[in-house]
Formats: sequence, C-alpha cells, structure tokens
Amino acid sequence: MDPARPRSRRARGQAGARRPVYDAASLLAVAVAEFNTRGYDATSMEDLSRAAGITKSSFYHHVSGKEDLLRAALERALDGLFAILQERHARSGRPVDRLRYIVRRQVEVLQAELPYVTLLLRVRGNTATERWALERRRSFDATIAELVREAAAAGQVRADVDSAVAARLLSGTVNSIVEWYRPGRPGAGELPEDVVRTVFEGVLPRG
Amino acid sequence: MDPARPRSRRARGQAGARRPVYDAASLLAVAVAEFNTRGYDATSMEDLSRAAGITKSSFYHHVSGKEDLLRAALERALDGLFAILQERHARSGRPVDRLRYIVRRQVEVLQAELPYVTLLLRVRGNTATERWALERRRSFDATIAELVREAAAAGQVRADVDSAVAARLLSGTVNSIVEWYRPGRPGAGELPEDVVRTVFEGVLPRG
DNA sequence: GTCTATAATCAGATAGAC
DNA sequence: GTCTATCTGATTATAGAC
Repeated sequence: MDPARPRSRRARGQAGARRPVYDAASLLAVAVAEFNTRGYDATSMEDLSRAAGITKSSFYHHVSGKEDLLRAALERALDGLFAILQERHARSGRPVDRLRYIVRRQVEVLQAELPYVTLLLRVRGNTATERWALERRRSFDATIAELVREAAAAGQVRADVDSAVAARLLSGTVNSIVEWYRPGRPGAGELPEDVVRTVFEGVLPRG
Repeated sequence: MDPARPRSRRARGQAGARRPVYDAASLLAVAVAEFNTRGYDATSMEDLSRAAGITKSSFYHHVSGKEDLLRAALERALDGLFAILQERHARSGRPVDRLRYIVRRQVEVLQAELPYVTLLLRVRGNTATERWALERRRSFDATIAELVREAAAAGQVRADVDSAVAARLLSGTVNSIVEWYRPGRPGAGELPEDVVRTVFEGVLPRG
C-alpha cells in the first residue's frame, strides 16, 4: 500500500512513535519514574519492563541489572548537585551570600532533575551503590554545614540557633520539595526565590 | 543446684533479662527499628525474627504478619500527630499563634515517637494499609495548610510567598528532622523552640 | 531486538513436633 | 513459645529461538 513503509522504522525514532526506540538513557528515565512511584526495593524488573512496554528479557538486553540503573540515576543527581559548588557565586563572596546562592541553585537543580534527586533522597544504604551515594550526599551536606558555620561566625546568620541544627533544617527544607513539587505547575519559576525568602527571613511578615 | 530456678522464668520479664519475653508491643518496636534501617520492603520477616533473636516461626507466633506490624506502627504515629490538633492551644487563639503551637508540639511528638513517625513519613502507598496512612497524613497536612491560609489572610504571615507553598515548606522542614535527629543528644530539649524560631523568623539575624 | 521458557534464589506464611 | 521443615509464589537473571 505505501511504498515508503520501510521508512517507518526510522520514523519511530522521532517523537510521536507508538513504541519508542529505547536506548540506555530513555530506559533509565522509565526506571527512575517507577522507582519513585513504588520505591526501589518494591519495584521488580518485571514492573520496569512492563512500564517500558517490552518483556523482561528485552529489558535486560539494554541494561545490565537493577542496581546499575540505580547507580546511573544516583550519579546523575549527585553530579548535578556537586556542579553547583563549582559555580563562581558558590565559591566567592560573603558566606551568607554564597549560601543564598547555593540554596537557590539547589532548588533549581532539584526542579530540573526532579526524578533523579527524588530517588537520591530516598536511598537507604542497603547495597554498596546506595552507601556510595549516601556518602557523597553526606559530603555535599557537610559543605553546606561548614558554610552555615562560617556565616554564623561572621554574624551573618542568627546565633541563637545552633549552626549545625540550622544547616540541617535548611537542607531538610530544600530536600522536602521533592515530596510535593511537580513540574509545569504555575508558579514553578518563583519557587527558588520563595524558598530563599522563607528560609532566610521566615514566614512572618517583614518587621 | 538452685532450688529457686523456676523463678528465673518470671525474672526474665524484668529488665536485664538475657532474651526478653516478647509481647506484641516490644516486637513492634524491634520491627519498626528494622523497617527504618533497611526500608519496609527490603526488610524480610527473617530479618525481623533475627533481630528479635528468635526464629521466623516463633516470630509468627506473636504477630499476624508483616503488614499488620506496619499498620500498628503507622497508627501509633498518626494518633500522636492528630492528638495535637485536639489540644486547647491548637484550637483557639490567633491563627499564627495556633500554628506556632502546633509546630512546636509536632516536633515534640516527632522526638517522642521518632521511629513510628519516621516510618510514617517514608510510606509510599504500595498496599491498602500504606494508602490509608497516606490519606490520614494528607488530612493532617491539609489542616496545617488551612491554618497557614487563615494566618496569611489575617496578615499574620508574609503575603509575598504563596500560602500553599509556605505550608508545604513548613511541614517539610519539620518532617525532615526524622532524617537526622537522634534522642539523647545534648540540645534535644531546645529543638522544638529552635525549629519554631527558624521557621517563623528565618536564619538571618534579628533586625 | 524481542520473544518464550526456565533456572536459581528468596520472600511471606504455615504445619506440626517438642 | 520455640523449633525444624516445608509450601507457594515472586524475584533477579539467563538461554536460546526467531
């Protein structure tokens, strides 16, 4: 009927294809979405392959196993977060200004890499991969905590709350966003600035 | 050798017994600790019985199953949280004062019922029990969100951050405490007030 | 690249002896 | 109350046909 039919094979690679041609990256996205819905441990390879629309065996043709999917996802999240610390405004200036910048950027990365960061924040430490990710996370948090300490020593943040506690509350507030933020909602662009305002100035009206 | 030997059976019920005489409540505490360490789905009944020092079969003699353990734990956490909303200072006064009171009490309940609240905050919704808990949690959060809205309408909290966003950040900050707080550390008594100060006034210095 | 079939292991749960 | 032994089903992963 249609002489151009053989081309449809290539066309599947474009958007709008009935069943996408998968590569490692797109299957990772599918897997991470499932991990976040059910939890990593509760998600079987069967669940993943069904979500991709292929059989378990076909799925294994593309990926090497469940834990490698996890590692790739966690790596992407961690790389995004650590890249912030290398940016110019995160490395120079008053501690409190660097802190403000990092918090804003952290919210932005969280929005941009939501599924990957979400997965990262739910890791428990059951496997070597998870413990590796937890350690890198702890290292990131320690950098923030040190910055809060410096800002407190310079009188740039309040002294009546222990700086270690303040740092944990700050990180906790930012991280909690993954529990409810969904992209595409109105007001998403204002979120980083809203978080900075709320964290630094509190919820009470200006005084 | 010792004519009083039979008594040792009763003595095991006291503190310092080598292997405690278990009842449903003490096994629940053991189970919740394991759930929080490894995650609910990654924890097997074998893990639980080993943690209790008995076999899987003996463990089943005391409890009816894994999901019932989960339900009992989640119920305890939820009951603790909802009880706050019935207290006098949570029900009368200016919205912002009620809010402040609830936040302080929420931190206190979180400290007192740490393992149970921790488990509650990690539930994903895979089973009917988990979905039931998630719905009760959402109902609790909705009460807080409504209170923030009222406080905003009365000009008692800042208007330049959306009240729904502010409410989520507030709840997120409080809930994030389970990720790092451990009882018995110095400064634990000051935590509720530190959280109230940080959330309401921010991390910047006064004035 | 996708499939069916299956291996090997581990999970939650129970039976029945002591 | 605790044990050993076992059932049943799900899980990760692989073999080999098309």
